[in-house]
Amino acid sequence: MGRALDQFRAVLRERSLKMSKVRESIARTALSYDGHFSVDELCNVLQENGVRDAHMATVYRALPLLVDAGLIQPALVSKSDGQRYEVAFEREHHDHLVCSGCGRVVEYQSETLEALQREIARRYGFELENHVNELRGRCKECRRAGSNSGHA
Amino acid sequence: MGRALDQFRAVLRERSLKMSKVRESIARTALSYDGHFSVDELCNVLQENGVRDAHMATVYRALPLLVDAGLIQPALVSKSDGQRYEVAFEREHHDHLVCSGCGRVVEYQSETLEALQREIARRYGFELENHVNELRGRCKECRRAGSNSGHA
DNA sequence: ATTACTGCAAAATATTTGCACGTTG
DNA sequence: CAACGTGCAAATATTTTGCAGTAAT
Repeated sequence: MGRALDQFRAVLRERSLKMSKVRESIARTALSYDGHFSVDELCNVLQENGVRDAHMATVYRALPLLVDAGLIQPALVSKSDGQRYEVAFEREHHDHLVCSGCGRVVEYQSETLEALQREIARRYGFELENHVNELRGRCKECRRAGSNSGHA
Repeated sequence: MGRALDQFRAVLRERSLKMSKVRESIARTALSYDGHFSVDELCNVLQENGVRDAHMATVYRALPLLVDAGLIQPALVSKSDGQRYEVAFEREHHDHLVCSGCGRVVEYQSETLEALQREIARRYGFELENHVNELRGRCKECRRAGSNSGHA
């Protein structure tokens, strides 16, 4: 956590921006998440803790900075509502497998997949910067249940 | 084009919905696209042709039907503005490679990648339904130009 | 005839921005 | 103290919805 905040501070300094109480709260709260979160959820948690914390607008302004500092990253594409984020700091890269029945999200890593993606990019003369890879399917339980709504 | 409309009609019949002039215009216009398009762009084209065509709300109502009929599919995740679509009817599946410099979009196909994704899903007990796979990088020209803005 | 479709305007949702005041370096 | 950050409200942008009249089967 300390190292993450240092990294955040470094990015801010680099751009002549300032580290404020509010920004630190936002960073800490974001980093405290285990799974992914929406802007709204993050705001609510901030409210619940010290009521005198971050407005939505402020959070929206801070999130790109946290992303640039590598503390968090955008996640979960197949959600109609707003963008979701997840902690990225000192975490291995991973992609998501989402159950279309119950919504369960499974993270997976595959070096083979990563390598293949780099190879495909290279084949087209691109230098890969990042990628979005989200698999959508039905998990075992939902298939067994057979319903359309999922087992949860 | 005829076959595509037939397929659309079939889906409509299946759900006791009707094929209207407007819906047909929307379908034809969508199918006429070579690359991808936004809802707004599609509406504008409809306007430019027979002015008496599809309102935005109507287009929004029609698009999911076109998707279900397999005529079009959602595309291009890394676009902050609205959802984009592309023709899917009688077209091989493909994914996108997007240049972060100039925005150029390259389509690619990789059976190896498809197979690997199915395999990963299977490993977690999921039956793969679909996936989002978008690679983001810098194309050769943009790297040569060295700028941040792209070569276009 | 019956049921669905369309345009319109208004609502809902998600995100951004201008501004006056407070905080940080 | 100069520059940046914050809350707030208002603006944007995108998509959805209710309704009253029109069109399709």
